[in-house]
Order: sequence, then C-alpha cells, then structure tokens
Amino acid sequence: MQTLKIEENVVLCGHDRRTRIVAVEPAGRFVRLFFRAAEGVYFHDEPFRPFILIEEPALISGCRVPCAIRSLEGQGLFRYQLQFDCWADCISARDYLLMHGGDRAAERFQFVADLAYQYLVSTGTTLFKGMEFAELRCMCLDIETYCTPGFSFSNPEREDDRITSIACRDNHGMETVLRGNVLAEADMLTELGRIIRERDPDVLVGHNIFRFDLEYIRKRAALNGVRLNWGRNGGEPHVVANSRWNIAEKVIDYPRWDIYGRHIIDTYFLALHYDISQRSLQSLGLKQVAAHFGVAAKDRVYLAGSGLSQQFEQDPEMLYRYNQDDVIETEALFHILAYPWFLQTRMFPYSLQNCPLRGNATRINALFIREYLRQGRAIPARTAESAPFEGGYTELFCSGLKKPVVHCDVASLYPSLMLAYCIRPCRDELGLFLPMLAGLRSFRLQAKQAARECVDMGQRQYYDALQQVFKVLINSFFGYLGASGHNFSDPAAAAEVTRLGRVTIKHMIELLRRQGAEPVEVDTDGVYFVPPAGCEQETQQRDLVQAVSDALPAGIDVEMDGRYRVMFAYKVKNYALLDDEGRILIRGSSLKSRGMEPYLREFLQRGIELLLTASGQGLDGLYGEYANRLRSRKFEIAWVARTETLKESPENYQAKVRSAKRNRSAAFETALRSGRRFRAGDQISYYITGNEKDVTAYENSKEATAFDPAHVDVNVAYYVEKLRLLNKRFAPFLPKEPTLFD
DNA sequence: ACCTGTGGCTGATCAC
DNA sequence: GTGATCAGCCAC
Repeated sequence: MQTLKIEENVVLCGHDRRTRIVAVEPAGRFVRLFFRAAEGVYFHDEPFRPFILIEEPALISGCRVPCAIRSLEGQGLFRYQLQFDCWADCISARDYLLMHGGDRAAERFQFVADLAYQYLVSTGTTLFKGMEFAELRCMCLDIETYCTPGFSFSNPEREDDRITSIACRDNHGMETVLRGNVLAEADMLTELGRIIRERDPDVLVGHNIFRFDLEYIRKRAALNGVRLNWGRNGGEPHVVANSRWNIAEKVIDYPRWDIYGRHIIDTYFLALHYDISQRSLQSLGLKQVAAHFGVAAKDRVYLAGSGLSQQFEQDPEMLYRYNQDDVIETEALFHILAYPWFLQTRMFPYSLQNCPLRGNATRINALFIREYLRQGRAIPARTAESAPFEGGYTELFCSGLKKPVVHCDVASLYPSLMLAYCIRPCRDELGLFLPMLAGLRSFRLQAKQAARECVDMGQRQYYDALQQVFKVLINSFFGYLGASGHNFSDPAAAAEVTRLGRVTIKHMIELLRRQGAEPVEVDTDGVYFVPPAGCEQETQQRDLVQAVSDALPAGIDVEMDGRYRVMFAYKVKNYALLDDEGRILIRGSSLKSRGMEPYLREFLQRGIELLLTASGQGLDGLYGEYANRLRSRKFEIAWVARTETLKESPENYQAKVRSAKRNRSAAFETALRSGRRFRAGDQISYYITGNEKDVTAYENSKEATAFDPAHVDVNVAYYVEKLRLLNKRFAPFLPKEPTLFD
C-alpha cells in the first residue's frame, strides 16, 4: 500500500514540519508555543512579528509605531507587509490606518485579528502535526442547575437558582461528578478549577458550552467570589466578543470564549455542521444527537428537563447519574464529530477552536495567503461584491409515478470542469488553484483506496475521515471561486463553470434520449430517467450510462448512482423513491421539511409510502385517521407544534417590524410573549389556539412548553384544514376516480 | 468582526 | 381574491 504523503504538500499543510504543538498564545513580545510530550505539556517562547498587508507604505508614514516593511513581488494590490514588534503595536497601527485611510480605509489594508492565525500563516506551522487524535487531551464538562419553581428556565442571577451538579470526564480515565448536596456551590467551582489544572486538558468540550455552561459558571463564580483560574497561565475564561456564526442559511449568536492555552469545542456547533451537510438529525439536543450516532450512554437515565430541580431535591443521586451520562455522550460525540476538525487543524493555519467557526472559503483563502507570503508575493485585493450569476440547470420533465427509474450523475461536476477546462481564478499569479485541486483529488483517491485496503480498524477510520475531509474541501473550491470578499476568488470564472455545467448536463440528457431513455427530473449534475424498454437489467443500465459517459469529454465521467422500482416525481428538487430493498427515500423541502408540524410530516410520509407501494390506495382512510385523531384531541402537543429556528434576535425582529422591513411572524411573537431572552439561533416550539380555521397565526400562537392539558385550547379546525390542504396535493397523482359522468 | 455558491418550494403576511 | 415579498428549509 502506498503511503499518503500529504504533509509533503507545503501548500496544503504548510512549510514548517514542527510537531506536537497544541496551542499558540500571546506572551508579551513573544508567542508561547505549548507542546504535548509524553510526560505532559511544556512550552517555549518565540519571537513573533505580527503583520498587516498594505497597498503602499505612505499610508502608515505618519504613524509612530515602529515597523519593518517587507516588499512583495507581483501585481496584487497588497504589495507590502508591515511587520511589528508586538501585537499591541500591530493593533495601534491598524487603528491608525482605519482613522487616516479616508472613506475606503478598510479596503486599503488587510489585517486578521487572530494571533494564532498570524503566527501559523507566517511560519507555515500548524497545530497537532505528528500527533494522534487520541493523544490530544480533552475534558468534557456539563452542569445541571436548579430552577426556582414557577420558572421554566434556570437563571444564574436569580437568588435561589444555582449549580446542582458538575460532571467532568477526560479521555485518560478521569471521571467525576461534583455533588451539589455535598459541596457548597463555591466549593464545587473551586474543585472544578483544581481538576482542570491537574488534568491539564488541551480541549474543553461541552454540548452548548458556549451559550450555556460557561456563562452560567462565570456568573455563579462571580457571585460566590471564586476565581476561575483555568488557563495555562492561570487566567480566567473570558468572553472575547459577542460573535455571530453563519453556517448555510443559519445564524447563531454566541459569546466567543477564550481560555489561555486551551481550545473550547462546543459539540452543539459540530452537530450543526454535520446536520448542514447530512440533514439527518431530528434535533440538535445532546440526547437525540447521541442516539443518532448510536452512542447513547448505556442504561441512560432520562429525566425531563422541567423535573431536574425536583429531582435534585428528592433523589439527587439520580440527577448525578443523568449528568454523568451527559458527559459520556458528549465525549462520544466529540470523538466522532471533532476528528475531521483535528485533521484539518493539521493543514490550515487555525486553532482547533477556530477552525470549525471559519467558513470553507475563508480556510481555503488562508492556504493561498500562507503560500503567497512564503514566496514573497503580493496579495490581490478582496473580490468586490459581484452581480449574481446563473447556477445549475434544473427541470422536471414529467410529474407523477414513474417506474422503473435510474439515476446517473457526473462525478464531482464542478471540480471536474475546472480541471478539464483549466478554469482558475484570474489573479492567482502563482497558479496554485488547479494544482491544489488536483492534489486534493489525488489524495482523496489514495485515501479511499487505503481505507478499502486497511485491515486495522483505527487506520481505516483515519483514511475514511481523511477522504471525507478532502471531499468537502474539493467541493468548496467552486464556492470559493464564486464568493466575494476573498483575495483570490473570481465570480466570473465561477459563472463560466456553471455555464459549462449546464452545457454538460443538457448534452447528457440529449444522449440519454438518443438511447431511448425518458428523462424525468434533472438537477445540476444528475438525471433521473426511465430506461428504454429492454433495458431492465442492472448490467444493461450500466452499459447505457457508460455509453453516455464515453460520449462526453475526457475528465467528465458519468456514473450510475442508483436504480429504483418507483419514483414519485412531485416538483423540481422534490421527489420520493422506492428502492429494490423496499426502502423509501424522500427529497425536497415540500415533502420532508422540519419546519412542518410532526403530524403533517408523518401523514405525508405515510401517504407517500401508499403512493409508491399501492398507487395511493388507502389514502382516504389515512386522511380520516389523522383528522379523527385531531378532532379527538388525543395527542401530545409536540405532534402539532411547529418548531422554528430564530434567525435573528427578537429585538432585531421588532426593529424590522417597526420599520416595515418584515412581516410579523408567529415564532418571534411567541418568543417575545414568553418573557425569556432568545438569541439568534435559538429554537422555539409553538402551537395555534382559537376556534376558527383561518385565525392569524402570530396573534394566536402559544409556546408548546406552556401547554396545559387542562385547557384544551389547541385550534383543531386550523390543524384539520392544514391536513386537508396537504391531502389535496396527492389528488393529481391518484388514478382517476369513476365519476357520475363516466 | 464576520462572510462558499445558485435554484426552488411553501406558508405567512400584507398591499392592492 | 390575487400577487408580491419574505423567511425558512432544502437539493445540489
């Protein structure tokens, strides 16, 4: 087996081979590097010159801060690298440039306010080289809190509320629950600090640790007069900034915490990352995510969130077990979800904590900057906001039930087009883009091959995770090209890639038609089609797809991706499939959105099953069953409640409503009425009250947690109407009913 | 102080 | 009622 020599690729992995660095932190005029050795962690300090990239030295000429100027070669806008003696000088110079650069000051220089990034970029070092994931010491942390009766959430500022239990566990055998009925809260916090310093973890892990545990602990520590000396310099965990994390269409507001010498990883964020690409999680709660990955704690204790306080008073040992189960699951999730980030931290100039918080394009941009600076080359200006460009070709040729159906697609369409037609960013003078892409693709193939050949399970997992990481990066190259605000992106080149994509897929459809196939649905890089008569065998279908592939240009390969007994083609990007094993696959937001109330989602799923397996026979009965259940009011409130993610804070929403920038919405109105503080990224479940089917939702919504089974205020008419409308969607696809006129 | 892209469907709300 | 617009979620 050929070994993967990815670390020899200086563009992808940096040009410095130093190993076992686990943290980079400021230390006056130096940086302090922390190394993990067999006997523990040691550090040494190194001189460090933080930098600002700039158009011309004249911009800084009036600034008294001492700096060296390094000239960079090439046509890029930023032709000079200012180098400072220390971080504070660098910040002063940045402020000077902002003050004296005129209207477009921010465009005339480039500064990244991340010390570790700057050090790693300018030295070509990365963290964790030469280390196994298991050597990284991580400690999971979870607290339980007491909530004064009458309130639905614990508040650290309320007098009687407090921490009742702290569970921690590291990956080297330490496991403890600090008990709130034995220790005073102050002693719990002091003991927690002692454990952290003694175990000296590189990573502190928690589920929702950013938005809950750290905040709560800090407030209770302040009230109790306990100093949280958790850092490797004895410093306290502190909020650097209130930050905002954008991932896909989601926005999350969170306080960015820092602990000197350690990384903080929130498995909630990692789960969200996973869900954005897989869309398979029911919820992002610890228990649901753990169940999804099959790592729920053995004999897990389940306690309802609202009952934790009573549990503490009546039988605290049960609460401690529950708390302990939480950290067991958090650790299991960390091992699954953080591994790809550990691998990426060995490549990109970011800390483990920051790597998942940066977007794909930002991380790719950092690779360019690192290599350009190493070669002493000027950096182009960040791409301006570009006009929107056309994307992939989509079309539904016919709707309804089709059988049988084959799916074929072009293997990684956009990367293949960029490589086959040499499409690259115009300002990449060193020509890094395509070799990087080709390198990643070759490494991915090698990693996949290695994973297949591996006998050792650990090795196989390593190669498998590695190839997944490469896959994500490869696919991000197109996104990078089309993005604005990065130094080497080029939206015009991205538009050319999508244009070639449309040409390619249309050519493919034409070739399929010539073979007698009937295309049903096409989306960007793949086609569902009914094979021609006499092409029922899998081998025949493979041959057909191969013929199409052979007729396309070299480097553009079409693969058979799946074959199905029946397809329900509803609309573009919305369809359902029945495969040979009888499994049903549902795609598209109109057929399986999580924004849909559970009873509707369930009804739709069962309806689609009837459609695919029995041409829709039994749908009337199904409708009756659901309507009756609604009318009987015999259901949990969650069955009809809608759960939405708030994309902004309620205050922000109110401001927009006031200035008529947006309409009112039930989710926000419910959040505002709750009296609780909601942040962007929080979820809320609500149901509709009243008696009329067409009530205004935002005036008649109630939070699901406030549901009192005693008053039955659920608006059944409203929910039956929604069911009726959903049921009507099936009508066009059912066999024609005989009517009086027939 | 932060940011990968476009295309499409649905429901809620609001102006007309 | 109808159409426009926005927000949310999803496919690729």
